[in-house]
Amino acid sequence: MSSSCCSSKPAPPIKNLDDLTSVYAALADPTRLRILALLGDEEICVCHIHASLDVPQPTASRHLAYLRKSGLVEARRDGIWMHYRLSRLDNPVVASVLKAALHALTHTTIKEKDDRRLQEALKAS
Amino acid sequence: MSSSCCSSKPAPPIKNLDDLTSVYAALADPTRLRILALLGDEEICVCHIHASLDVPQPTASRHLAYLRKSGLVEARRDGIWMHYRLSRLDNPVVASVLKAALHALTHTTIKEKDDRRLQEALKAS
DNA sequence: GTGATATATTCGCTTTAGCGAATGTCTGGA
DNA sequence: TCCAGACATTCGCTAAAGCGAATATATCAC
Repeated sequence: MSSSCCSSKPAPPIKNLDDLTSVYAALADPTRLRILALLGDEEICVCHIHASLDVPQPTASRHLAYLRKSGLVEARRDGIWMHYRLSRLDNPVVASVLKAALHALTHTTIKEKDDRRLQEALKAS
Repeated sequence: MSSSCCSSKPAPPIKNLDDLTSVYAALADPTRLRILALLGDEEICVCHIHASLDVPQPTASRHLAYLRKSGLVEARRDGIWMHYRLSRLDNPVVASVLKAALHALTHTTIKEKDDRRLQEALKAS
C-alpha cells in the first residue's frame, strides 16, 4: 500500500489526527461500508443504492449525507436523480486507507448479494 | 496493499461484515490510533503508554482493553507490568487494513511528539 | 499480612449515533 | 399551477461511547 503513497511524491503531513479519526468513523458502519463497496468505480443513484442494500430510502440518504460530509463520496444532480460516486481523494494517505477498505470489502460475502441486486435494479430500469 | 493479501494465498472470505465494522470502530478514536502508532513493532508497558500520550492512566487502560477485545493488540504480564504489542493478525484482509492505518499514522505530526515522549520515558526508566 | 506500585474496572454523567416514522424539498411533466 | 416521484431532513427515542473520579485488583518486597 505504500505504492499508492510515498513512492514518488512526498505525502503531506496530517496535522490534525481528527482528520484520520473521522475517516475511520465514517467507515465504522455496515451500511456505509456497503455503500462504498457498491459504488466502486461507478456512479449510482440513490434509488438503486437503497434497492441494492435493501434498506429504507431515508436510511440510505442519511448515510450518503454522512459519507458526503466526510468527503468520501461526491454527488451530482441529474434532474430528479442524485448520482453518487467515490471522491477522488487529494490526500494520498487517506486514499490508501479507503483503498484498503474497498479491497477488504471485496472479500465480504454481502457485497456479492448487493452487487447482484444492483444488476437487477439496473436491468429493471 | 494488495501485496499484503491475495498475492500468494487465497484470502478467506469475511462472512460477517460486522467483523470489519468493529475493526474500523476500534480505529475511530484518536487515543486508540495514537496507541497503535506508538506500539509499532515494540512491546510497551501501560505506564510508558500513558506517559507518552499524556493521558490519565485509566484512559490508557480503557482504550487498551478496547483494542484487546477487538483483537488488534495482545498483552503479556511481566510481574507488575503489562506489556502490550500489536497482534499478528491471521486474517490478511484485516491485516492490510491495520497496515494502512499504521502507515497513515506515520504521516501525523502527533506521532512525532508521542515517540519523543516515549524515548524520554524509556530513558528515565 | 502490610504496604507500595502498576494496572483494571466501576460509576455517574454527558454526548453522540442510529433508527423508524413522518414530513419537507426539489424537479419535471401535465 | 398542481401533481407525482426522488431525495433530504426532522423528530423522538434508545443505545452506546467516552470521560473523570473513585475504587478495585494484582503483584512484589518486606
